[in-house]
Amino acid sequence: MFLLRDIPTYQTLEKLSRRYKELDPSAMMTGIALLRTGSDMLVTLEKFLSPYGLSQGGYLTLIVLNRDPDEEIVPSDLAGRVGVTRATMTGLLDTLAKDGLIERIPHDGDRRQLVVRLTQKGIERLNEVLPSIYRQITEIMVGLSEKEKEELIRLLEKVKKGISKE
Amino acid sequence: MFLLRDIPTYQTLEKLSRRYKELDPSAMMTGIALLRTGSDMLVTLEKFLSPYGLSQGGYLTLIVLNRDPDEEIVPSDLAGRVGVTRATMTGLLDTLAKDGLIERIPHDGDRRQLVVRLTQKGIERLNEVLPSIYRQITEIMVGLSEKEKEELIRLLEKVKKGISKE
DNA sequence: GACATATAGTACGGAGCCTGATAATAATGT
DNA sequence: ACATTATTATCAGGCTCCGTACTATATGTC
Repeated sequence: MFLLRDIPTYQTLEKLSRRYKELDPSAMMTGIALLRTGSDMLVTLEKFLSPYGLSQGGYLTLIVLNRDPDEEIVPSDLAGRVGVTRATMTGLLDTLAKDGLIERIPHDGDRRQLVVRLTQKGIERLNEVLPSIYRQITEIMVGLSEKEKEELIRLLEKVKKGISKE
Repeated sequence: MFLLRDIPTYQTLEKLSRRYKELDPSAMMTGIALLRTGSDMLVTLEKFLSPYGLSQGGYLTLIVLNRDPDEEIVPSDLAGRVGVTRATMTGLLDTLAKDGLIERIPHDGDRRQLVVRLTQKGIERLNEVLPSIYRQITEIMVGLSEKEKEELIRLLEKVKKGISKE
């Protein structure tokens, strides 16, 4: 969950905006639509992951490892790319290693570090899961023309600019 | 976190799409942009909530209660509107009650149910927090014209249609 | 070399949310 | 009237993630 299931109508927002001068109804409506759509999309995608019994973080970790199999990736690096803390990455790697999907091997040169590598089993797991995820995303976007997809990305970039400005 | 921090480039996606036929690069790119933007927005907004020490679910609960203060709202109702299970709502209400932001009063007519009400302190808390949230959302969307906001909502609706079709 | 400082991975405890089970109460069927 | 079924709130236990604190190792400075 990252937004109300029961979202307000434009009328409700307008009424509220009289009470809170800071509330811009059209900005609010847009923000809510964005969060709601993202949330719904995520929930749908997660349904395709859960049967295999790994968390979102676990899969994201595998996906990053899969991007360039020859690159030597260490846990802190992985944490940064996935977007979790190092402590969390330790836990994720514990789970993945327990399931035999990755392995930790010593780093030569820096004995504090480890190198994380996908196992054959990890690669196979990804090959089982990714196609259905990709198919699902394709399906979700099927109603939008190429032009509309571009336009959507452009508008989202504008929103993002407003966020990072902070 | 609900998406990689380190998102792939279009080139990477195109390369991947040769390995996975199910992957449509432009659909994927759009989906990633949507999730990434939503995630960033949420993280930013949460920064404004944390100083007061309540969770997202806690605030969403207060916000729903604030929508129509005269309506009698029971926990299971609240759970549905916020988008959590009833069990989770029990926990949220525990926390909120402990902080004195809401109160549970017996329901007359059905002794299984409770009526949840914002306390004065709960109302004050919302009045402290909401303006900065609203201001932040306004700020985020400031780069988009009214027309662009409408277009963004329209495109998000299209995406949503693709999701619910599932 | 000796020392301070920074960095890597990890252990531990806590928060938030979930699923599944439970007891109390209400609604329904016969 | 009474048994069955449904619904309410709650509890117990589990999972994922975070923040903090710790140990081992590396790096910089005198």
